[in-house]
Amino acid sequence: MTTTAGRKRSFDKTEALEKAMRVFWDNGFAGTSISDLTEALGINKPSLYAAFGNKEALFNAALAHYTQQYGSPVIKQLIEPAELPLAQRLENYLFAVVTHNTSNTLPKGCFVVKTYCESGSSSLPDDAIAMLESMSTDTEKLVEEIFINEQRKGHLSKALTAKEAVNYVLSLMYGIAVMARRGKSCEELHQIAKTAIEVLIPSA
Amino acid sequence: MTTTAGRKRSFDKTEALEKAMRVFWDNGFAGTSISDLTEALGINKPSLYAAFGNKEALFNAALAHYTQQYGSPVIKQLIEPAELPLAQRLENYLFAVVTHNTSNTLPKGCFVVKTYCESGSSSLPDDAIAMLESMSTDTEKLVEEIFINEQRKGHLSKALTAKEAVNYVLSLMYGIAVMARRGKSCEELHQIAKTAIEVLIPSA
DNA sequence: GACATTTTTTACCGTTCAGTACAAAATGTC
DNA sequence: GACATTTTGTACTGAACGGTAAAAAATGTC
Repeated sequence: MTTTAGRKRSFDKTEALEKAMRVFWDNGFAGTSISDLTEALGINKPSLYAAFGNKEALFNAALAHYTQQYGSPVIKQLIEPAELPLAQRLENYLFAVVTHNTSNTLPKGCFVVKTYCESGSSSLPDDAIAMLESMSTDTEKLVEEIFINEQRKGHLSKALTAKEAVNYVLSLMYGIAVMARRGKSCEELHQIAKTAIEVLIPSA
Repeated sequence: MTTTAGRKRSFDKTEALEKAMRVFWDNGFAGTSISDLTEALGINKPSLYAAFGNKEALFNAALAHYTQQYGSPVIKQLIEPAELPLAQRLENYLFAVVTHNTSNTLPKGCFVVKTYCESGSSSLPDDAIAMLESMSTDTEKLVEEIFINEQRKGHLSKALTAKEAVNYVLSLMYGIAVMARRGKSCEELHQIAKTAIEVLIPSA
């Protein structure tokens, strides 16, 4: 690809996407206006539309950016390092969830949970909901496979099925996100995570 | 109070409030327009404004109606009947949460959780957030007292403090609400509740 | 430097927003 | 039935909404 002529974009597209993500995360899709976005991004409306399409497309891009930038590293804690026992990885994972949800440099809570709560709304684009759902089911399947494996090895309580364990962990994560949104402290949420893990691991 | 003159209101105010609550519950505060409301309520704008003030006031009223009509009966399961063991009341409570969150005649999930997730938004009225927070802390204190009492009697695990147990149950409830919003089945959520209780009760 | 190309700026479009003025209709009081 | 009172229906307000047309400014190619 050779360089083409034309005026250069005066802003960094990825930085702009990060800023847009935070605005949507704070205010939701319906609660965010184009003016809110152009103000936060420091650009004009035609620049925003040229770079991202429209409000729906920008929201979808922000959601994808979120999962890639913030969601994936958290999930990874459940998988790696593979040599760690499941109990330790579970703790790392839930602690990473807590840390992410109570960050001082990001909006409180979880953008995905926030968007799930906004779903059902007539205003939220269908694309976003579909993306959300496919990402979630992918994660669920991944975690379920891990749990099935660990259960075979006796590292996961057999009092429940792998799928039930997934649902339990998932709802814990969602609950922590809402608690964080309510302003609960990092320490309080850590304790919730610790309490939750005790159900799953036989030894502890 | 004597009867006064004047044309009679053509709609039932409580029924209208119930309908408004459902619209807000579905679409959120920012996602609901006055036209959405007048359409759902089958009344005109001046009638709506005369009866409820404005959009913010109607939202606050809807939230109060929700907690009184739907929230309180669920919480009550944790307190009554007092002769039931805590384990049983906890199960009744969490099952009531699940049933409420998956009702076929109401929007999925929990209106309070939905509103918490919308909080932080610039559009959501401060009054609503304050009401939400005072209601929540009241409930928390109530449940904490119950837990302290039960813990003394040995009916609650001493592996955690009463406050920690409250936070755990609360986040479970929130998590179930988000799962319900995602469309998870009543049965799946029941299983989550069962799993969660096992941490709290020593005998089980 | 002429030219094609892209972004920026300004100004604007039609629509929808929350909220209201005003008159007609309906009710109870006397 | 005259009158005060309340609700209703219609029509409207200014502001904000999402989105865009068009020209100016900036860049690379030749």
